Order: sequence, then structure tokens, then C-alpha cells
Amino acid sequence: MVDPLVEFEEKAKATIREAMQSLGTQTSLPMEIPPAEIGDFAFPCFAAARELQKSPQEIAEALSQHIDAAPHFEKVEVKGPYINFHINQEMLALKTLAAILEMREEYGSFEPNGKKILLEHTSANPNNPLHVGRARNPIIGDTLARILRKVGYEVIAEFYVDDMGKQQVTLTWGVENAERLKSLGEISQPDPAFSDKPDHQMVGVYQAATKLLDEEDVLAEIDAMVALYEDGDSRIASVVRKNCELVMEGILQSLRRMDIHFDSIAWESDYVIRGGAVKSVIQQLANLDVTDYEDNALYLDLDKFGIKGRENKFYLTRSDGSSLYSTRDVAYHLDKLARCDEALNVLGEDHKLKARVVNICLELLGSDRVADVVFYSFVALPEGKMSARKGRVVYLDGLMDEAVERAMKEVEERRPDLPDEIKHGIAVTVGIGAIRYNIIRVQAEKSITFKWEEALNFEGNSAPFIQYSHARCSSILRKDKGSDLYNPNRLVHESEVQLLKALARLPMTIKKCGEARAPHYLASYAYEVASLFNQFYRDCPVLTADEPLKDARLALVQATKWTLKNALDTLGITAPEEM
RNA sequence: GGACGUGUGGCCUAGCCAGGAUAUGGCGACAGCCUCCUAAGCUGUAAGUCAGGGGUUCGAAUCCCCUCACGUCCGCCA
Repeated sequence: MVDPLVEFEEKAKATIREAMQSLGTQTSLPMEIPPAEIGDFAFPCFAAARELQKSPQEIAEALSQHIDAAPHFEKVEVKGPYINFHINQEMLALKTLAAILEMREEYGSFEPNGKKILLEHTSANPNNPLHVGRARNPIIGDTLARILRKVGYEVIAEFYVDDMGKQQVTLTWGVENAERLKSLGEISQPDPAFSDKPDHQMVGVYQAATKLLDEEDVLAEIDAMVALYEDGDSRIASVVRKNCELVMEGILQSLRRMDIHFDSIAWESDYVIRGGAVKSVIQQLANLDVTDYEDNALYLDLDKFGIKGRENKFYLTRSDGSSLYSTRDVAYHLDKLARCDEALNVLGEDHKLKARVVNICLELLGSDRVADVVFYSFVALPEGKMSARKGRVVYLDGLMDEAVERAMKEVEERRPDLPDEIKHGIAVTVGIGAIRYNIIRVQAEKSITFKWEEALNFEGNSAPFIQYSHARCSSILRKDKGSDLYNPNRLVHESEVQLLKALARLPMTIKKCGEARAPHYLASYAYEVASLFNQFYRDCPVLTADEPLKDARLALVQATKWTLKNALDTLGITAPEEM
């Protein structure tokens, strides 16, 4: 019994199907979920009305004559063009509580579907610390990974490290010419708050070196290094790798703090230097009539694919024959697709054209599959786009520090009774949770303007609100665990019923998120459950209730706790026992 | 110039893919609720031309067309 609602929905559909047969029609069965006061499932009769040339009201009336939905539904009523089904609350309570209390941490999870999905996300360039402009990538990616695991996929979360780009070689050039950069006074010191992190230690050198790219001799040196690197020069390969690894260490450290982990790290250089996969891709593409050369640089003619713009040439190599990012990405994707049943990428909206071209290339190379992509818009600052160069940047590390600090202030105020260690633990849980929630609750396509007050909001529609409800559940259950022999029929108060119905929707919500690749639905859901619990908490005293009712309510609290915990876990947010 | 995305009360946001029953909720504002399981909570009030215009439909925030605004891309950078 993975999803307690399925049985009810199937029953409703079955009765409608039978009723339609006796009316001689067989249009589709789009069951809707109406507003709570109206019913639990609703069948709109518009389609059938069109087919039978009658008014939807008449059809609803006629259909209802043939409907007997007992015992799953206690009432089926016609309201205008709709047939509204009212769930038998006792039966729902029984099935829902049984499902949750039996499945516990598994509630909301589905059976393995036997498919392996390779989810690439974050894949930030290893030359900068992460900043909040791109912070949606790891959060969306990690949340999707968690959702897809629940839905039954075997998920490989992979970070693709672009260690072949000119930017990475520029960083290494900077490290090797640090004296020159220093004498020019170009290297800015890392923010003292993060000076112990290797990504912050390196960024000054990278920025200083980037400034010198305007100078011809520097550019020539770097270009020469790029070419040697791609040709397999082992000295360059090893120093570039070493520098990238240092920055990566810092990046992964930041992500771990948000409970974001990877199953696999894929290094771009492995696809270029070893195995020659990129060379083979270039050769195959060069043989096609949709590509051509300009000054020895191979390009794809976008005109042939109906893609118009200022420039219709999409370059696949430089004129010295070295590869470009998208070309290497094609080689990487061929490898990726061979390792999974489905490939999914989380990419910034600036990658839309590139992702399309990569998929075009994959098809040109005869691949029967391409990668599916979730695009997200950037987080900008009120002053404009984030830019390290213009000194307009909020680092993820800074955001997390600030969040924990502000959360600590709240905890100090609200819970002076707790020992420091516990208070700090709560501050971390609340602060980091608030960041993740704030990012994930908005649909990915929407652009976000970063505001401290909103990012670190601890009230209303926020992670702490949900965490607080979970802590309230825990608090009650610490005082009384209740009995296994509860009687769900006791749960008749409106607040109890609404909460129960919401709890029953966790599996279908997670499923929807997985299918639509849209994690934000789960955030709304968790908020709704927490909110309904708070109403229940107001209306229905648990510990002081009389015996049979108390056990039923305790079971409901236990079920709420599991549901909130599983929803929060899936969002990558910790569910605290106390706050 | 072309392409993709977004536009919902002062601010943020759900719903849009599969059109339907009074447009979801939060922040902020205002008015209330701690002798009762944690007030990071709860209740109530005010606040909306669903960017604008046209179309399809019995019915449009939702589908189609046009316009406007914002974001992003159209680099032998990534």
C-alpha cells in the first residue's frame, strides 16, 4: 500500500466508467481534485456532454443515477456539471494511518523501477568559489536526485568538472606566474572569513590572471598551454588537474554543508586526453555535410537546423584544431548515455542553445537518446547580475554563515534554556534549511532577485515553519508515544480530517515532482501539511484528550511526523526534534 | 534582428503542460489570541484590470495570434 489515495481514485474512476457504459459513452476520465469544501474527487462532465449532445448538468444527473461508490465514498453528489465524490473518512483514516505507520521512513517512496538515471548538476567551473547567482543548480539538482530516488530510479548524481577550458589553464598560468602578478599588485586577498578554504585562496590569482588576458604575450602563452594540454602534455595536465582539485575541494566542502553529495565526479580532461573520444567526435562531425571549415575551424551550420540568429556558425574546434567546450560535452554525453537509461541535466538558462546543439550533435552521431534538461534562471542582486569582477557577488559560503548566525540569534532568544551545543545544532539546521527551501520553493524558470530578508526568512512560508511543526510533533510524542491499538474512527474533527487527507497526498506529490522534474511542488506540499498540523494543534488537544481519542490523535501526530520528515528529507532539509 | 523563458494585490508566490465551480498561499499593514501539548504558531480585516489587446470556446490566468516589459542566449570563452 504505497499510496493510500490510489484505491479511492481507482474506485471513483471505475464507478464513472460503469455509469458511462450504461449511458453508451466512453470518453476519457479526467478526475480532478476540487477545493476541499467541495469534495475529494470531482468528475467534470463537459467532454461527455459534448459527445452526447446534452448539457453537462443533465449528464451529471444521469450518470449519478448509476453510481454506487460505497464503501469508499460516503457521498456522491451532483453539483452543476460536476459529480463530486466525498471520501469515506473512516476508511481513509484507517488506510492512511496504517500505510504511514507501517512504512515509516519509506512512506512516499515507490518500488524500484529498474531504471538508472544519470543526473548531472552543478558542474561549476573549478576556478571560483560558488556564488548564489548559480546556487539554484546544486539545490535543484540535489532535490531532484532525492525525488527521483523516491520515485524508484537508481540515481547517479554526477558533477562534470570542466578542467579543460581556457579558464582553468588561465588559473594555472596565474599560479605559475604568481610573482609577476604580485609585482603588479593584482592579487586580491581572500575574504578573511573564508581564507581557510582553497577555492577562496585561489580566486584572487585567477581574477588577476584573467585581467592580463588582454596582453598579447600572456594570451599567447596560455593558448600554447591549452594546445599542449589537449595534445597530452603530462606536465600541464598534472598541474592543471592539481589546481582544479584544490578549487573543487572548496566547492564540494560548501556543498556538503548543505547536505549535497555526488555519486560521481567526471573530469572533462578524461574525455579529451585519454581515449581520444573528442577527436573521434570531431572527425565524425567533420564528415557530415552540415559542418564546414572557416580558417581551419570546424563549425556546425545552424541554418540547416532552423536556428537563426546573428551568427549561424556554431564552432566545434578552434583553427588550431583544439576542441571547444560543447564539442567535449558531446563526447561526455556519449559516455554518459552509455552508462544509464536516462540522462538528465540541470543547467542555467544561458546554456539553452548549447544544450540544443549538443543534442543535435548526438543525433547526428546516431545516438538514439539525448539528455533531458531542467533549466533554471539566475539569482540576481538588486543592483544587477552577480559579477565577481565588479565586486558584486554573494558567495554561498557567506550566505550560509549569515544564515546560521541569524538563526543562532533567534535560538538564543527563543530557547535560552538549551545548552550551547544543541542551540548551535538547531541554528545550523534552521539556517541551512531556510536557504534550501527558499530556493526550491520557486519554479526553476522564474528569475529571482536575491534579498537577505527573503533568503533568510524564518517565518511563514519557510523551512523553519515546517521544521517547527515537526518539532512540535516530536515534543508531543516525547511525552506520550501512544498505543498501536488506536481507533482511527475517532478522528472526526474537521482539522483532523483535513490533516489526514493532506498526509495521504505525499506519494502522489512526490510522483508528480519526479514526472514533471519540478521539485517546487514538494515545497508547497510540505508547507501545507505543516500549516494543517498547526491548525490541528490549535483545535485538538492531544495529551489531555480522553483515552481512546488520545491514542487516535497520537497516531495522527506520529503519521504527521513521518510525513513531514520524509518530505523534508526529500527536500534535503533536516527535520529537528526540537527548536 | 532571431530564439527561449518570465510577467498574477505594495513585495514574493501557487495554479498554466492535460481550459471549468468563489485565483493559492506567504511577507508587509491593521485588529485580536500565550493560567492549556513549544507564539519560528493561530484567528480576522483591508488589498487583484491574472502585463495589454484580439481570437477560439457554453466557459480562458490556463489554448492561439499580436504588442509591450524584464531575464537569457545568438564568442575559434566556459
